[in-house]
Amino acid sequence: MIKNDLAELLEKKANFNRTKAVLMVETILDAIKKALLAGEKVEIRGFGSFRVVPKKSGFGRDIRRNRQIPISGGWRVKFRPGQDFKKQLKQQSIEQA
Amino acid sequence: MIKNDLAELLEKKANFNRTKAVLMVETILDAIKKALLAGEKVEIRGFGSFRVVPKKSGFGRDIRRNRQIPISGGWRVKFRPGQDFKKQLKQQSIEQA
DNA sequence: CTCAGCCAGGTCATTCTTGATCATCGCTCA
DNA sequence: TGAGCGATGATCAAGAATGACCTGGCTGAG
Repeated sequence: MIKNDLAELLEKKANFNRTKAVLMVETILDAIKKALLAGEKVEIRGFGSFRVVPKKSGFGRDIRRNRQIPISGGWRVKFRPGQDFKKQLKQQSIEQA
Repeated sequence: MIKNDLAELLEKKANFNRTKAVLMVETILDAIKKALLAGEKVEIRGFGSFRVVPKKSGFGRDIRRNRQIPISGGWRVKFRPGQDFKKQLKQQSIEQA
């Protein structure tokens, strides 16, 4: 699924032009992005929650050079699916196991 | 940031009632959720991508009973921030380090 | 107000992380 | 719509970190 698919959904839900629908999608995603960049936690019941956690991880490795690479540090964005979401994911596993 | 915050954003972007704006947010998030449940990958350029990967994890542990608990397995939802997103996250780390 | 989500805590396996590169595909300009 | 552009994915390696299990209470979303 890509941005256009989401835009199509909005077209069906409301009377938007494709252009405007895309704008809506971008608005929401950008808003979420900005909130996360602000260090805020984004929590939507029934969907999931995004959390920004400090990256404590230490080392990576460059295979070709066979050298260790210090991880610059920064923030990590964790997405955690909601209860309902997780429940449905388990059903998926049953179907596709 | 919660659902209402996103709704406010949409109110400012278009001429929605709060109710309708909330519906838009839910529509998009639900669409993403459904796509993921369908096993689809959601990839939005400039934002990030969601991918559903099979969970191979094996054991958890109940501290109180001190017993091992077999993890049922299932699917895991991975969110990966886009390049731009990650770049900005690094700047955040500089500011808050 | 009500119910979902988070936290903590222990432990261990899975996973993520970095980096570089090619091929692919999302996205945008015409 | 079509073609081109630039971002994204997979990978290899190794080590460090997190997730998942449960429970119960508190906080916060709705």
